[in-house]
Amino acid sequence: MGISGLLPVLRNIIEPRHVSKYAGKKVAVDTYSWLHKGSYGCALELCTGAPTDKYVTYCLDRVKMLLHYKVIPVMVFDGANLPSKQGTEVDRKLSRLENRSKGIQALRADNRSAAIEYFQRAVDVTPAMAYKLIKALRKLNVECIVAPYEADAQLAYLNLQGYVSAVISEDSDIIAFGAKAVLLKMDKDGYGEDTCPRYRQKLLGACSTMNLSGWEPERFTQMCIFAGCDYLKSLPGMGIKKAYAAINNIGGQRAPLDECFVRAINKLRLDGTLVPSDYLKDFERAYLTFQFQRVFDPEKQMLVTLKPLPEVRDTSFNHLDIQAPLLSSRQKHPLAVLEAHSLTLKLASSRAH
DNA sequence: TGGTAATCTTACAT
DNA sequence: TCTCAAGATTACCA
Repeated sequence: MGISGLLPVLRNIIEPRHVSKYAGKKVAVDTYSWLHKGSYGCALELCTGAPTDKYVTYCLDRVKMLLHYKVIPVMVFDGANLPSKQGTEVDRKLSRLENRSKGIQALRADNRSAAIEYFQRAVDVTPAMAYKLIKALRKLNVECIVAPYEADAQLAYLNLQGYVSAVISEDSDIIAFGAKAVLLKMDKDGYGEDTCPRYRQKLLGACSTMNLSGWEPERFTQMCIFAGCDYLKSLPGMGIKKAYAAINNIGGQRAPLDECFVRAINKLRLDGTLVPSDYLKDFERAYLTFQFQRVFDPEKQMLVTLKPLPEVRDTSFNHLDIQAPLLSSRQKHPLAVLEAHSLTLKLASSRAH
């Protein structure tokens, strides 16, 4: 889903770019999107259980294209699901099952083209498929990294640490996570859209309605959450523009739930926006997920957080005792919030290797 | 009219 | 043992 309305707003500052710009450098790939695209060409086989490796071939062709241009791919895979996202996945799973059974019916009625159409709506990328690709990639000596949780956070970390020069992705979430150089919508020939050229600075001149000059990255992330993201549905009537306006009126504080932020929420409520009672708590959890999600550091060979954790005594979090009862005094450390909603690290760790 | 919400089309590859 | 759709177009609302 990504961030609602973000890419159209950024369109003015996105430039066409060929991947050969990164020749001689490492580039991280959001592999799921490639697997997903590659699945469409073999939807019938995947849904009927017939053997196929077309999706592997699809991904390998793209990897070979990168290698042709001397770009060194680092293939990143999703790991465990974040429990906070499980709500929507149930609906999607039901929809896929429904389309699959319709496809089987069409197949029995000898309507092959209709069956394929249904199956294309039913295809699902499974960990088994990802593993099959990983084995093929290892034969080519291509580096693979399985994220503890979401690939987006992992990709952003690799980019922020300088482990890779850019990220190839289809998802605007990667920008909210803070990645510095992103090549969006790259086609099979290596052409894509680059958000690298100092998008925050250029945005101020490119778009008269949104001026992000002087914005801390944290505030940009907050705007993205406000506009509606995978972790938190936006308030009714709230889109990217109103999110910008709401955040822009807040002072330059870094903390998600400082007094200024709470005041902005209260103002929205006074203006007639329906703000659920636990919106602040949910907003904070979304913010912490963007900032401190667990990722794997390939150099240290250990799990770390995307951004360094603030000190427990950081005064910017002190107000949480009052504004967000979610945090008990024993759980004041931001990470405690995430851990409470996460699967066991044991699982994440075993998947990272 | 601007902005948001809902709906439709494409994706792959031959 | 089986992971995420996204962009463009149109419709609706204050």
